[in-house]
Amino acid sequence: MEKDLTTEAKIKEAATRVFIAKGFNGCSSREIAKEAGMNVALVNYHFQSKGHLFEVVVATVMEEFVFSMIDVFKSDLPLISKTRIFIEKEYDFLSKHPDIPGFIINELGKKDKTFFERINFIDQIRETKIYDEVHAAQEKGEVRKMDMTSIMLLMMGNCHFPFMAKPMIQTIQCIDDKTYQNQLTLHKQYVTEMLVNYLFPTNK
Amino acid sequence: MEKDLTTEAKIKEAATRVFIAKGFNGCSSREIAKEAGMNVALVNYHFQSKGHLFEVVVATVMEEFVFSMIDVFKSDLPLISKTRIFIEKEYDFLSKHPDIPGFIINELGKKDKTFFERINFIDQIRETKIYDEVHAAQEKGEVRKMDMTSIMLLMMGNCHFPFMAKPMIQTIQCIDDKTYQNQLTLHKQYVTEMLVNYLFPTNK
DNA sequence: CAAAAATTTAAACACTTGTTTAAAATAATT
DNA sequence: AATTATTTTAAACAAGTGTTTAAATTTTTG
Repeated sequence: MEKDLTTEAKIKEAATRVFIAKGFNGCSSREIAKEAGMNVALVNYHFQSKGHLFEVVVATVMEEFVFSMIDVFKSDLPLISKTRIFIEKEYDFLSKHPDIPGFIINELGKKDKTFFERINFIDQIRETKIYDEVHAAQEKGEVRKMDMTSIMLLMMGNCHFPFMAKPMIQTIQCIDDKTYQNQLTLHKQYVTEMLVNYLFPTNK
Repeated sequence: MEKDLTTEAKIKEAATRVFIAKGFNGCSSREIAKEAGMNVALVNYHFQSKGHLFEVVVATVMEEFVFSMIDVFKSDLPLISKTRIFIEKEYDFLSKHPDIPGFIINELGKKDKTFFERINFIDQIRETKIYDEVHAAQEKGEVRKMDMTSIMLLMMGNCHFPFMAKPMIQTIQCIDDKTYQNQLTLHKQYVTEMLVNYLFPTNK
């Protein structure tokens, strides 16, 4: 699996796995070290503390998390296509990293705000000019007039929630992993249709 | 605030607050005892262990959580009204208990499945015959034909996510609590319209 | 190749964890 | 009022926590 990685990279990889699976408080430095196959002291030698290692991990995960979004925002496509591709890419990404949205929302809800602001993904999104583009389209009547917050909630909620709520829904519906995965493929289509219809009322 | 509660009730109340705010691993038995204003040993005297106390708390929270849902499902109203009232009641409940959905989804995602099954809210939902009602309406063409899992994901995702993602959205959008709360009131309207339009295509 | 720097190790540090014990205080019963 | 049962307390327990230390090892440098 992992080949010629540096010690630092190995620790970071292991920490990412463990932190995402168990949360900051749900694991110990020793568990991370063991997962990386090394001594406990190395964790604090390369990263100064468990807390700092966590910040490094979160920053990297967040970057990965917004990377595909940013990519779609920057593309030279009409908003309706961006919407479709955004959903498609989100479901792709989340199929590979289903625990990331829950991890981000949970762990960051408990940390202070300065921690959040140290990770500058806000500017990254704003730099894509997606806000201006949406606003312009709203003025032209192509996009339903609603606050950007609501648009984000609709898009992210319908993309992320199905992955976050997997254990709960699986229990309620008594379905296995395979069935749920298939259901998600269907759901992606529903979500796309629903959101496109609602956000672009003049379309079709 | 709390008046003439029994020791047991005081501990359970304090534990509920602390568990929801910090999670099972994010707090200690001593913190719960302190929050309840009592000795540590009392926690284990009245509840056998931290783990057992947690189970009791989760069971109670879950009950509260599904109570209003169940109530709507059982009511003698057309499905479209049930949908509207469901959303209304969910936003009401979540405004008062914004941390509960995140708590349930997070903490239960980490526990084993037997733990989940010990809380029998699944049967409670099934007993309302809501599944049969939806299925019948689908046969009559009143409700869009899609799996119950997707309907649940759409309903819950659009109700719960805005509360779960509050810290994240607030940071991205740079808005305070009051503004976010107002935004949620607006968002509820959008969600209602979007879901009703999508789930009941023949309507209007 | 020898000296210096960087890395890795095992052991210990002080502290917190969940839980238990046995004595003290309170309440209930006879 | 005396005895029993219940509740509460402070103290202790072993195990685990994040972190540090100082020695051993490896790598880099001159």
